[in-house]
Amino acid sequence: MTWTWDDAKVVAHDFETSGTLPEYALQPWRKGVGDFWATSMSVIRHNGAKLEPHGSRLFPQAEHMRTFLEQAIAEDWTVVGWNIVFDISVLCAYGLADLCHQVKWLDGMLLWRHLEVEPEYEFQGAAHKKKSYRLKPGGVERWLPMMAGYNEDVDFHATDEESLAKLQLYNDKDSVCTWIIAKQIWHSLTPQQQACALIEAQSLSMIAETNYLGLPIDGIACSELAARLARTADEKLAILAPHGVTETIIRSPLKLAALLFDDWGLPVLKENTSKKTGKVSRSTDKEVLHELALQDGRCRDLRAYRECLNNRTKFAEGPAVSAAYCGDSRSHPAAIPFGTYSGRLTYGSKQGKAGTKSERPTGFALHQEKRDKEFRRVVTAPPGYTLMEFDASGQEFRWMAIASGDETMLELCLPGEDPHSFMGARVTMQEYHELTNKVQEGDPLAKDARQLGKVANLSLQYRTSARKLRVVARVQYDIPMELPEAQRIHRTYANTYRGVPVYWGRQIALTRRMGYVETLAGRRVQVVGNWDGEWGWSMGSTAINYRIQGTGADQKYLAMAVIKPYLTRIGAKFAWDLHDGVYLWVPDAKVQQAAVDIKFLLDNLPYRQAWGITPPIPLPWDCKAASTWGDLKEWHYT
DNA sequence: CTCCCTTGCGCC
DNA sequence: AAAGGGCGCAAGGGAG
Repeated sequence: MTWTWDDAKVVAHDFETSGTLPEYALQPWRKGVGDFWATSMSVIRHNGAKLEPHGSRLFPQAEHMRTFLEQAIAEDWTVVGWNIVFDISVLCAYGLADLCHQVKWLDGMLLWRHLEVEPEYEFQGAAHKKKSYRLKPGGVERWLPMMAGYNEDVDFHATDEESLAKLQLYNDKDSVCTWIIAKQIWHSLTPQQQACALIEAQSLSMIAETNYLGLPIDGIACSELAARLARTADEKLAILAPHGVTETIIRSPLKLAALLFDDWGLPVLKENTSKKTGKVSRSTDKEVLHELALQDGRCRDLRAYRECLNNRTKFAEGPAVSAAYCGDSRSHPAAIPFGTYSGRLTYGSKQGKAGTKSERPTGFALHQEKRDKEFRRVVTAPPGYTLMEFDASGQEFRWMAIASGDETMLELCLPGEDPHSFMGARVTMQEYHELTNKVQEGDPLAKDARQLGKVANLSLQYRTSARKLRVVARVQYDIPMELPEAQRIHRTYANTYRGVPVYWGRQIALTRRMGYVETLAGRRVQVVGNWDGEWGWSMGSTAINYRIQGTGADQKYLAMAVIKPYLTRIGAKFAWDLHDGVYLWVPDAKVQQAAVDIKFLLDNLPYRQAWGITPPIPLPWDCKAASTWGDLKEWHYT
């Protein structure tokens, strides 16, 4: 990276916004029908001596914004803001997305996260207070205490001249603070952290545009799904009602426990103890219901009934309700870059205070959407576009292979190998290549063996216990595993990938010494605290996990940055993210070519140039395409 | 009614 | 003693 902070070329930018209802101020997609607008725009430049407004104004129009963006591009400015994804989505609402993709952006809030993000530990009910990265109160008090307090007495929905003048002044002060704070933080970052922040910054305009555009929701698919789930729920209830089950009971863990353990007389298999109140409750979670179902078939129906009700609200009604609320038959889950401490994106689907009247259903739980076709079909591509997904094949397995240096893992990442069959063969004591052959022939027993290997590979990478493996196998995969077998698989894993437990120990020792963990790209998280205290285990897990998961996040930002110019050229758009997968809307006529070109770009990401390392194994991406999320099919390259 | 806590659970 | 990690959302329930 050759970018350096140049006072003359960094400008700060910020909007204040409003709407026909106060909450519409945060919903730029309502601009089209006149329910949202920018009340003031701030652009702050350094003139060599001091920071001053340059293009700040009340009620800015698209032409004013265009002038600003064109100058930013022509003069190679870097535009810095605080949570600037929002401000970019405002610009998108004014029809300026194409210019936004050409501007260099930077975000002070994200720089702060790079400087000192920390995990939030929770242990038996007690939790850290979540660190805030707000500009104020927060950043200003921390970095610019002499400026603190300017935010008193501001009316964001002002209409009279005096209040509007105040608002503009406030808007400019925000920008000034952002500029000064961002500069300080920038210079506190290591060169590697700076490089990561710059790569990530290149994705901000894509994230902003998709937040503005939203996801097209198929209302009919939603109602069909809701109806199907309602039917199944009714069927289950019909079976269970004679035994005293009602919807109120199934929705209440307390009431359900009374039914199961008092009325039906079933044994209590698991208890929850609140460390805050010390209260003990009898668990009714799906592990418990799975185990109880082995002695009382009604518990299988209970589990199915509860699942139906939950899924209907969350996945059938949720997308439809938000699309109706948003008014454009699109749902607007808000993508939040660096939303997790490990760097991955998170999504928010509500605005306003949760659980209160101010709560607004702007999106749905995109990251939790069930994998079944009939659920994922509710999300479609806009007319004229095809949905394409590119996902990093075996992402965490591959980064673990690289981070640990385990030779077996590394070999299994070479072309033609199948790690799950390999582990399945070890666990079932077969020969690896015999098993892969049988798997390819479709032999069901061989497939089961591979499945077992997959469970082991996916579950045991991060210090999962044999007990937990047993539960995962039984509840999630319906494999009737007992503890001795789980222990044997657990040992087999450690003997197969000997480098992995060594990596665990090495990471913990290194992190204890340094006080932080790094991804392979050099992005950091602070890990400080008492390693022998109640959070010690979690701190160790951060040391192990962050390097893998965080590197995956870096890889995704790098992927987005690399494909961005290509997407712009063919008129494709970033749609959403699922951690190891990037979802795109590609014009129908470009799909064929994009499948080839984008895969080539992704399979050849410039890791060395970007991060200074050369991965010792290939890091391939898989491609899928369809007109809805639920119908995605593997792309066949000829 | 709001606020806060707890339980349970979806995905990667 | 034992303990994968990372999230966000729905819902119940108690306090005030």
